[in-house]
Amino acid sequence: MNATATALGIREVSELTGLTLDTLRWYEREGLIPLVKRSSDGRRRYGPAAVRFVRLVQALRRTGMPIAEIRHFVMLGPGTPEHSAQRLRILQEQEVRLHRRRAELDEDLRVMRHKMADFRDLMAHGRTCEDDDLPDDCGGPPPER
Amino acid sequence: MNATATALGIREVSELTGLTLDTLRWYEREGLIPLVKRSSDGRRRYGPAAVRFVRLVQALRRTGMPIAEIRHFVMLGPGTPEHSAQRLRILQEQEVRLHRRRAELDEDLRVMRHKMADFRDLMAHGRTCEDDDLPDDCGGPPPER
DNA sequence: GCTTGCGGTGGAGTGAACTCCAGCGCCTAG
DNA sequence: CTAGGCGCTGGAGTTCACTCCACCGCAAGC
Repeated sequence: MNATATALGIREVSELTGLTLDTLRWYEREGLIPLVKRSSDGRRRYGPAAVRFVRLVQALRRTGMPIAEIRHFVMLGPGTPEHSAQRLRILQEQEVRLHRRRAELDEDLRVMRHKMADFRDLMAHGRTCEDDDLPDDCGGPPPER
Repeated sequence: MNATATALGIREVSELTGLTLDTLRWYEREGLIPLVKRSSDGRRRYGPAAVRFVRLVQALRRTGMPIAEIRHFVMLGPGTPEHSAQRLRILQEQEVRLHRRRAELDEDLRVMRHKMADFRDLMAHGRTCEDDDLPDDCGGPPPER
């Protein structure tokens, strides 16, 4: 029942999330992380809710939401039901973006695997680079065009 | 059966990949895309191999490889078997990074879904879990109301 | 006491990746 | 012929998200 017992210092949150101390402080200044309390001597204390909030912000950032939008999301606050509905909508949109990003990632994986197969082939046999029928060369230092 | 038939202009490549005209030109200047030919009047022509190369570069970028590293990769060229081996190694490392990123994405999805559930709950009942009206702690026993 | 370490603040600085632009040429349509 | 459209170039400018810094205070250890 004790807040102090479960509250973390900024360093701990940093280690927990991988965000740097500077970034955590900067996010807070930018209004991305409310809920952070201060100890008597002015140091930040992150309770469970604050830590969860940091993680949410991190999730939004990593899925490509810009700072300004996150701020907007945060500013809506826990106020009215409409605000909650709007926040929910924003998260849903972000989830869509996340799925798109994952699809991209899968496509990128496909492309990279294809290229890797090319290299294996190239190393096994002396086959030309990668083209099926082109007079193109494949990469390499600019031979002075 | 000729390059002209299958070669694309910069605009087409732009539309195909989603990269802007400026970005394509800039990538080329930075040495990320060799293989691009020029038509008689100096315009860029992207043959199939060049287009594939653009896609590869895009895959590397999207999976977080910085420009400088991509350039290094490209500069290795199709030369010796060791170079091919090194290129292959780089791609393998990038594949690892891609998988890590995807794991992050999945974690982010989990976090966002959790938060969305909170909002739905908040809208259904008046129960708030994550916001600043709470003294702290919401991980423990649900506050009956 | 002093010093060491962690943390806080405001503001300046950085690096990466584009993005924009002025001025030019080529080609085609009218 | 002129006008419009696309593309080229080199270089400057912008954006974003941090990151660094100097300087301050508190608290503990020696």
